[in-house]
Amino acid sequence: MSGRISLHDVARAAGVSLATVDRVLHGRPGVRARTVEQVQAVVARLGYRPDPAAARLARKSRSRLVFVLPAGTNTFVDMLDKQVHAVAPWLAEQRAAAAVQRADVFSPVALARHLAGLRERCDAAVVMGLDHPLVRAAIDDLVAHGIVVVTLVSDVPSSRRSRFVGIDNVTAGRTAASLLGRFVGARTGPVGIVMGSRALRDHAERLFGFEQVMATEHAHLRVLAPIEGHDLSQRTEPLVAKLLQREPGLVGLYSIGAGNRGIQAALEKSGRAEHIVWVCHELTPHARQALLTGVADAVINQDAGHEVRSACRLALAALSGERVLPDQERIRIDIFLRDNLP
Amino acid sequence: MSGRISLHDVARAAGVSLATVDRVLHGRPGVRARTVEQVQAVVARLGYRPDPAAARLARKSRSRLVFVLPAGTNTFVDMLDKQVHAVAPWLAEQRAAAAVQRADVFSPVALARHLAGLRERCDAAVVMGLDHPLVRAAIDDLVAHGIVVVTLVSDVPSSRRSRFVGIDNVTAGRTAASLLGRFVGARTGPVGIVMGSRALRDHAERLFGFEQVMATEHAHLRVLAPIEGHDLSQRTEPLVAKLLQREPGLVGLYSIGAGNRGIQAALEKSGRAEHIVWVCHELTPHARQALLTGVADAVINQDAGHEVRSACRLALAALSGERVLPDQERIRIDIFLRDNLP
DNA sequence: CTGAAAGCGCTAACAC
DNA sequence: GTGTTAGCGCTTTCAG
Repeated sequence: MSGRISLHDVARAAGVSLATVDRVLHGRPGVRARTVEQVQAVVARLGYRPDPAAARLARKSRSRLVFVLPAGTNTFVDMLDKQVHAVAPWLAEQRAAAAVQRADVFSPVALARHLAGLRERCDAAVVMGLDHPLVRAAIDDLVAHGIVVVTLVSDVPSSRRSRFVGIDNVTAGRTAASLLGRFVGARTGPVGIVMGSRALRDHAERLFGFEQVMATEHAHLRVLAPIEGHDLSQRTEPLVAKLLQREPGLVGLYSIGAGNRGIQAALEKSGRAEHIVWVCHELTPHARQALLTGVADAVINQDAGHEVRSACRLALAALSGERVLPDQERIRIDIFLRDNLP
Repeated sequence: MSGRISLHDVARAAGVSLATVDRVLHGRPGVRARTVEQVQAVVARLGYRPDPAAARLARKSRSRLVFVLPAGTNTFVDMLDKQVHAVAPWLAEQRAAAAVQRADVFSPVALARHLAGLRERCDAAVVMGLDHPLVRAAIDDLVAHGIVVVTLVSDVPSSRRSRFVGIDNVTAGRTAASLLGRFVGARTGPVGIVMGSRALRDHAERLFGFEQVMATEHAHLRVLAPIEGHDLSQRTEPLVAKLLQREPGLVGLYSIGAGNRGIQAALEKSGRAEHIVWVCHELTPHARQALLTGVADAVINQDAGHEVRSACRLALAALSGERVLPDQERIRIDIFLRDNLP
């Protein structure tokens, strides 16, 4: 009986020892090319799948994961940071440990250098950063050194990273436009956009999706050129204040990135918060408050906890050749209104 | 070193053998009451946590899970059914197996009898059914016989079930009202409601949440008395057709349960689909189609895959005393508009 | 009532 | 290059 095929079965069928099969499976050196092929053939033929629990139990060393997150005072990033610490007990059970490092993500040079420093210091890196040739090269270099790289929140698609964990940002932008347009309703007027930077891939993608839907479905609303506030409240507040002054008929505002506290302040000080449909991202405590008071009309969210756990699972799976359930790892776009706050 | 405490450590500290500790941990008979207490004290003092991987590896027998789902032609239920089959490989790795049984969930007597038949035939039952004293008693009886019971989609809160897996249905109803109200915008007129049955707890809760928000936030819209269509398209279609005839000024429609194909047909045949904001539940292929063509304006969804996987994890965790991450098991309310369809 | 001992399927050190 | 072997932490017989 026993539908399951074990390492033992493979070893016997291939006429080699357990250790040799193990070496082949892990791509470790010290096996003749011919033997490698033979073993691989048997593995394929028998449909062997390693038992993750047994592997975990036998493994002595812990896998080291490093999360590289943006430095600075971004509430959402702090939430990610906290979630990394929160999974620690679970990771320990999986013979793994995670550390968080903060790096200047807005500078390609600094980020690339930071990544280079990770070589030999970890088994997997989870990186939230900008899509730039230097960064891409740094990621590819890590991968070439056998380090598993997972991108988080903002992808670097042309790199050799093994996975991306985050929402579909084009769709997120489309969703924002859809809600904003429908909430504005029959009124008409200009719509503003505030973003961190066009260099951030997630922001650029959201912008793209947003403009797409606005143009096709809410063409009567004039979309203004985006304002770039570098995700900092101190910078977004005066910019939005100026925008409000310049556009007295503003009916909607989409904030693509962070710096929402500044935007909220500007809206409130203008006394026009009620008449402007404001859609923003990430359900931070402030965004939640803004939703409750009616200043914000919808918040589009990605669940930091799910993202961190998913990144860990994917990194560990890549390290151990475990199976992943793609459905389970898809990060969904959450829409929050005042009435469905969790 | 070794921060982790093993069974071995507990056994030594308590001055007994591995087997005895194991018996105590699993509440198996054949241990003197005094010994039980001593061991439990040591377990508590040392903060011992069993290693789930090791347990899994050593276990010979498989845990049997049974899903009890409503009989009939409900697309969402079919999706749950499919998902149960989809987790089979994963369950096998966890030394478990799941079977699906369909029962007449609308009849308390039939459902209770069905549940009674599960005794001795499984280790855990995942039940989607109605909240009724008979059903509650049947669940409590299973629990008394050492079977883990998890409720799915619709809860039976006063029973001794170990967990509920599903969305917060009051919040779901509130969300529906919020979207419907905002989408209707400045227009005014009556709003209809179609539900399966008031006896279904999830439906009753959604209705409650919906009426709550409509009354407080969209008081200018008159909410009509709910129509009960027993979740069957054949029954909902004529009922909705009649409603449309009776209420020529209808501006919104909330369908709380299933039977959406009938509702869609009635809306389309009336030629007024464009002017009526329709919000429904569960992203089935038809609902998706309705969203794309604009007949439906929003779909509130619970992810069948997540629910099934969560139910499995919770049932297995309850069986083996494993830790659960509550955040990970919270089923979220998904909002789908045409522009964020996955 | 309690304990000793044989694995579960894999990894990793060490021997050949 | 390849094989042998000793565990990982738990469950489960089978003896006492």
